[in-house]
Amino acid sequence: MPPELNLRISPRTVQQETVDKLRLAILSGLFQPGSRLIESQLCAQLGVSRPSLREALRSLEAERLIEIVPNRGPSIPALSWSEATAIYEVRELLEVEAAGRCATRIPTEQLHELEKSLAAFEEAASSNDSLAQVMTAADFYSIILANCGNPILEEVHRGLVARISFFRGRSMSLEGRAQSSLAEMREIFESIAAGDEKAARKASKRHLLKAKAAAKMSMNSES
Amino acid sequence: MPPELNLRISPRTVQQETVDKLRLAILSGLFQPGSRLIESQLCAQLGVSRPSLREALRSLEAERLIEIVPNRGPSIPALSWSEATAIYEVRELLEVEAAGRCATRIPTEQLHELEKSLAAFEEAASSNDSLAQVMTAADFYSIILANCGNPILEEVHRGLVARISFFRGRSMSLEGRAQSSLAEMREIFESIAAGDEKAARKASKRHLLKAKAAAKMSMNSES
DNA sequence: TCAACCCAGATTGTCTGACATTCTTGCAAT
DNA sequence: ATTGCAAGAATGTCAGACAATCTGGGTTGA
Repeated sequence: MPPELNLRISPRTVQQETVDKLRLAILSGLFQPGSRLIESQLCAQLGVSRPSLREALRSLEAERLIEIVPNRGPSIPALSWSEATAIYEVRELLEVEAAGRCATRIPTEQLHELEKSLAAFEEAASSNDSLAQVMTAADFYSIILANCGNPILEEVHRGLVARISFFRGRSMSLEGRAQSSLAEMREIFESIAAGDEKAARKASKRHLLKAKAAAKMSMNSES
Repeated sequence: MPPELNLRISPRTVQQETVDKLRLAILSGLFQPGSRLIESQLCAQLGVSRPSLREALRSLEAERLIEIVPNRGPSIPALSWSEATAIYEVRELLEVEAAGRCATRIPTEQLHELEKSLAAFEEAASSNDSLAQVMTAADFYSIILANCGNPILEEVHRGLVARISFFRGRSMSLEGRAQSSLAEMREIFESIAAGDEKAARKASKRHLLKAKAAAKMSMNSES
């Protein structure tokens, strides 16, 4: 038996469920940026005790999905554009690297998965469900990151993407953004499928720069 | 009064103190990798209640400084070499970028700070206090990361460096490692001082590759 | 009228105590 | 030597409590 295989069964604890539920709620945009979260309300809604909830909130705070100010409690951070820019820049660094590595090492089986997720995004792109678009696009990138050969790269990337989910949702609803996004992602896929590392990096970079520009545009037009 | 200045005074809470104390203890190597932490013991040592301690542990878990397995409780993760390699690779990505950016934008005042921290490391390098060496070297990098113009880059980097503090301590005690580290860091400093972005990237990359090699050597020789 | 002040309610920070569940460990039995 | 079991230890979770702090609205004074 390979020793690195983790056979431990982990019973899901209340705290884990709580974190997952809250994270999902936040990423789905259930809470407005800047809005405060009331412990007692969350306890009632989630059906957990205050200590358990507070542990969950500390986890989310460390993930930067919420902010906790002493004596004011937790709230959803309102990301400024400069912060979002910083995140996009680091994301670019990571994603470009991941796409490049992925091109030379992804197994064919996973390549098929990648193709499937691209198809799923194509389907979502033709609809108007921007949440589905964001989710399927995230799947596409998850597969790339999962096959770049570096789990830390994947982990850090996931954390960063989560923090800009708000912007992703808004920019995806821009007129025509989903379609051009699809074209860019297909380019990335083709490069990876061809095993062309340089092309994969280029395509990935191009995609991210456009996504960033779209996010900025959606921000300026609305805020 | 500049509106972006954060004037909120944050009273230090028990939970924050607890996190800070525990983090410092972990980074100083007070606990053996793989060893388990007992809540009741920590409560007694830190003088805090179990709920407060558990909140602190959740924060540290999210930072990946400890692991918490359900029904087994918290423990110090024993990093495998492959995980450490993955961290070093991402660190390289971030640090090289930061050094490059830093070269073109660091203010002269901060450049002096960088020089001072280099001197501090030089002092530590001539001693045998490997903990001081790790600390002063970390300061040196902190200044670079703080002046790269991207706070997210800094944040992510800090998280990663913390997780390999164990390796850093051990590799720094290798014969001659501190001295060659000093030479490499001086090279980085000179490049940044000259405003030479490309040289800064090269020097930074060289330094990190050597640090990684040293870490690997220290691992093979001992474990 | 408007600003400063102050108070009641709401909310958070923290602790104590409790109990069921699960893990660990040492001993007994096969 | 391996298995099985029981006692003790440790964790997961909750309920309740209370002080410190924040918030919003009304009152007072200029």
